[in-house]
Amino acid sequence: MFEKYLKQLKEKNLKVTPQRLEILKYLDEHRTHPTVDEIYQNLKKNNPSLSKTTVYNSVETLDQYNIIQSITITGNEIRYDFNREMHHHFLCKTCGEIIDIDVTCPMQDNMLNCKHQIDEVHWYFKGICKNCLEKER
Amino acid sequence: MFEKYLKQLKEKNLKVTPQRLEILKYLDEHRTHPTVDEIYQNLKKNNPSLSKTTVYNSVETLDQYNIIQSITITGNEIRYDFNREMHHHFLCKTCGEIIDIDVTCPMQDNMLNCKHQIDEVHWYFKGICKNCLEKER
DNA sequence: GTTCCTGCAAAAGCTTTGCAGAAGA
DNA sequence: TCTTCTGCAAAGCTTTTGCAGGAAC
Repeated sequence: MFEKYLKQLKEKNLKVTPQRLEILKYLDEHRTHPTVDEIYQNLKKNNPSLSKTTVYNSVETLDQYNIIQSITITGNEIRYDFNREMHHHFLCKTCGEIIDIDVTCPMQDNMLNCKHQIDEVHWYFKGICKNCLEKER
Repeated sequence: MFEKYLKQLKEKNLKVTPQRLEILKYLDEHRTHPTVDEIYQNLKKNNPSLSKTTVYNSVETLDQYNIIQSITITGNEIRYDFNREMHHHFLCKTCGEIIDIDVTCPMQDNMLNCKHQIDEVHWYFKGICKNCLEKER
């Protein structure tokens, strides 16, 4: 049940704790880009002693080690996403939902030659999602 | 002196106020992606009665009308940029600086066909900037 | 004159910090 | 045993809200 997450933690030499396993499982099973508070409120149900600080600490570490990724598209909160294949995010300015977008682009020479060491690439798209567009009509 | 900004406001049918003109001028002359507080602290010097709420209100409006753009790369604060020409941003995780990156990519068919109305495209790159890379050596 | 904007004060919300005790390896 | 992690309480910051007065047109 937790083997997959356990393996990811061990690969990065991170200590395996029940809290980290639960957070990873939650993010893996809820691809809704939850905030720290959403993760916390849900995991607290089965583990009342869980602290929000632990959720903050854990997602920060998991993000640093590229097991999950942080999404800052909205600006006033950080959302998290279980990391997987290259995909990007679309924010609907009408309903606020964050939708996954699958789109790739070959890395350009002028970017590779910019001399900075690029570790992460995030693409954010903003606009109106197809559901909200339909409702407008 | 302010003609350029005055024109931008009038084009969008926004009221022309001294505060908005000063904010636009500040962002135009300081391409360092400042936060609301940085804008506020600097403009307050010549206009002590300026309110931070006004800066918040103004940048929100200017962003809505696409006169400036908001940058949410860091997650725990919103930064603003006068430049709306296609360019993107690189966050150095070592020194925290946000650097402009010029890189283009042809829009892909699968993105154009995704049925959502895409109004904005933001690319965020994260890593270590060339200055910090040199210091590491 | 009407509409929109500014500024103040207060509140709300997300995140960080410091530290003692607990748990993992 | 040593190191790292968790959880609590408090504080720190950024942002939002409500509203009265004022400025723009």
